[in-house]
Amino acid sequence: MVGLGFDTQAAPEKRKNESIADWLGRQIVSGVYASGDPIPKEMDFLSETGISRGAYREALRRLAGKGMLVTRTRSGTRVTPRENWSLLDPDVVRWSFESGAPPDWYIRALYEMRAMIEPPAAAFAAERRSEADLALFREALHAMRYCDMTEDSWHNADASFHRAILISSHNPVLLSLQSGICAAVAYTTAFRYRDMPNPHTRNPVEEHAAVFERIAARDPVGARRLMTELVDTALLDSKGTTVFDLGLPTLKV
Amino acid sequence: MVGLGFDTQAAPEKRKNESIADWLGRQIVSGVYASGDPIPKEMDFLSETGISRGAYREALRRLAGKGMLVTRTRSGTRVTPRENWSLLDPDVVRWSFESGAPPDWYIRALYEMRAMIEPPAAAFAAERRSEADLALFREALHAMRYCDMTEDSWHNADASFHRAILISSHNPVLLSLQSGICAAVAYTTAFRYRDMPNPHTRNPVEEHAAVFERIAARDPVGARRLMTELVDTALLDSKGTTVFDLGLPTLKV
DNA sequence: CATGTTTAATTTGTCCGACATATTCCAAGT
DNA sequence: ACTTGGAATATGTCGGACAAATTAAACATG
Repeated sequence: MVGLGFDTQAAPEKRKNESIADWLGRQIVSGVYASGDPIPKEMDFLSETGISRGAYREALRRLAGKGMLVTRTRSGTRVTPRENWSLLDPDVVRWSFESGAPPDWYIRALYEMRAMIEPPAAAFAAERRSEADLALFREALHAMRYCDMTEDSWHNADASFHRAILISSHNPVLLSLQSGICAAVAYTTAFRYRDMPNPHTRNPVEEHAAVFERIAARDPVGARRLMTELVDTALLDSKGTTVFDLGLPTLKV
Repeated sequence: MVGLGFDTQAAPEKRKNESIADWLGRQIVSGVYASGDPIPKEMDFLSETGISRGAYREALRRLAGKGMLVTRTRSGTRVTPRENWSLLDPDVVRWSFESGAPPDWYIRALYEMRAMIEPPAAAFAAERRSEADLALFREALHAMRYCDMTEDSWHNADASFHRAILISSHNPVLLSLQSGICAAVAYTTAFRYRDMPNPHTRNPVEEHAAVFERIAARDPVGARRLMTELVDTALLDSKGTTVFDLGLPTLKV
């Protein structure tokens, strides 16, 4: 037997069922277990790792809750096709980006989602934002202005700005996608600047500030237009680091 | 003790841990356990229902996988704020609509999501659809044309049409939102026509066919425009059955 | 009285062993 | 070829025990 590769000592602070779910989730998103494949049988996992059936089963339930696994008595537990997962689940996004370079199709799809969602979200934000919402923007913009793009704090501020857009839209479904989308924003930009620092890309804080200014002015049309430009710029910036063929779809309106 | 209200005989086909997760998920989305509330302790559930701790714990892990619960040793298991759930999760959508009338804010938010997502998805579909994709549309349109709107089959066909849009967009993230969005489409329209049949609403199959025609013609701009009209019409139709104040946000481009 | 420390109580976390249940596989039997 | 009936195998459920973590209470100390 080749061994499953689960390091039982990796995260001593977490509960075991959580660590196992984390490990197995990574294995699945990174393709070690493909769609339709059976994952380790409970007794096999027990004998390989010495961890009890119960802890392993609880881990499997966590992934079943995300729609990634189906279990059938006697035939075992299998990975479901990817369209059953929720690819914007914060854990799935994290697993995808923390297990090495995510595939291009995934980064591209995330950008397309941002291009679909963020401009109308900015329009809603312009109509519904409260004064408290505006404070979120100001704080994020301040941090973006006075941090360097090579620092983590800049990327956190960038994520906070985009989170502020979704929060200010006051759409609860959009809010529930917030953690996933912001994780996607954070990882895509961090991935871009960390692995391929391009001295020519400048701090886009002024473009962000322009969106904020239209939201503060309660101008949905302007906010939508500037947000569209912002996402398009991010897409263009990423051109050098990934093999997108960007000729295809434009979401310009 | 008032009793938890879990009927241990309700679904003999399903495994117990699944039935419990289903029941508790319903309780949570319907507000019996509000955000931050503790759910029944493991030993309490055991003494109330006679079901073992293990089965109950596995059910809790399913909901934890959806981000709806957090557990801490000694302080118990609590419901997380709604922005941590994924409100487009197929189970969450189902629970929301099967437990009586969902709140207006939820239906409204789902319509807004459709208005954001479906027009650009139709544009992508126009650029990327395959011949096999077109067959999905034709089948759905045929059923919509020859079924009555009072039948379930019509609503299934309607959902299939919208599913075809998302499939044809060939964006994997969008595809992963498919089950949730289509469930939302199905339930919002079914909810509308079943609970408030309006003799004046006619079969919108021709509007659907017009979108299909633009997708088949590889015309992203036209597909987007007609899809926008389609979603706006659905929103308008629902005006009478819910208390939306539709004056607010428009997503017209 | 305020405050930090030790002790106890409570709830979830893990483990084990046993048996139940569902499904698949296979071997007879017709 | 088809059915039927068991054997094998994997997951599902159960009960009980103990571990670990966190909170709450009791206590000591300044």
